[in-house]
Amino acid sequence: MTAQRRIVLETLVTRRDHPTAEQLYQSVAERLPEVSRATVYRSLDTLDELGLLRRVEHTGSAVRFDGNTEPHHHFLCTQCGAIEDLALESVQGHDELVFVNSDRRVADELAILVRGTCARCAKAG
Amino acid sequence: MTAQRRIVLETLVTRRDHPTAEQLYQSVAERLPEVSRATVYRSLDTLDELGLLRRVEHTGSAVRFDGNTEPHHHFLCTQCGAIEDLALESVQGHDELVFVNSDRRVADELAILVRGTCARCAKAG
DNA sequence: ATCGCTGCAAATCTTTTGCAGTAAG
DNA sequence: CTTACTGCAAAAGATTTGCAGCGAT
Repeated sequence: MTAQRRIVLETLVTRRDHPTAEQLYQSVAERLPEVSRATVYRSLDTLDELGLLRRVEHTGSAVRFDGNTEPHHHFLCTQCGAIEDLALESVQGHDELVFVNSDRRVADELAILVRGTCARCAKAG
Repeated sequence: MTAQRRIVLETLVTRRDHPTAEQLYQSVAERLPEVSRATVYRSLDTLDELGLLRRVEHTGSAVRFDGNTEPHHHFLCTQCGAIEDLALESVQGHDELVFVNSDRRVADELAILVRGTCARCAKAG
């Protein structure tokens, strides 16, 4: 765990907006001016393999990162692209979901993504 | 609905492997040798707006497209990246999910993504 | 001396855009 | 004629990689 990796992780955990690698690079560069994008990308890979962060499932140009390692779901605002964490209780019945497999597939995880309009956009629109 | 758009859509609907724009371009080019990538990308945008296809939520480099407009969920193989459609019944309890909103968010859709190992990879590994 | 990690720069991959030509109403 | 759509080429955006140097075993 080098200084670079530690600061990338600290920066990510502090933020709750699921930033892109580029946004993290900008934040990290404030504390570590010499850091390179390559290092941020490589750190994110390493931290992901260690299970210290998650890549958030979504469709868009840049991957979004999440420093919250507790089990939770996600809300994606289709207006502004914001991603918000959802506590498990926010999706009632999620713990009774059962994957019925007709094939030989092995299921490791059921992820729930709620798409809609975030509070800020709902107020604005 | 031009020939290009029709063939892009037909090609997508025929395939069940949730191809990328590049893969679709390759397939479309077999029937329409003059077609350009730009046209494929623009056709996919248009067809998406018309609700004739879906972009599949996932984390990866290239966006994956789905010509199945029936409601369904997805299975993502974390080994090989394959995406498979899941009939609604494959996820028992999905119809009893309730989004409990503590904020002013508006939820439009709950998507379920099952991550795991596909039959082919399970057999191989 | 070795090994892993870094910064830099270049390369690669994916997607978007400006532009001019063409087809259809 | 006007408008929408296309192909081409270039641009833009996101991510990865080759390489040389450095720091800690």
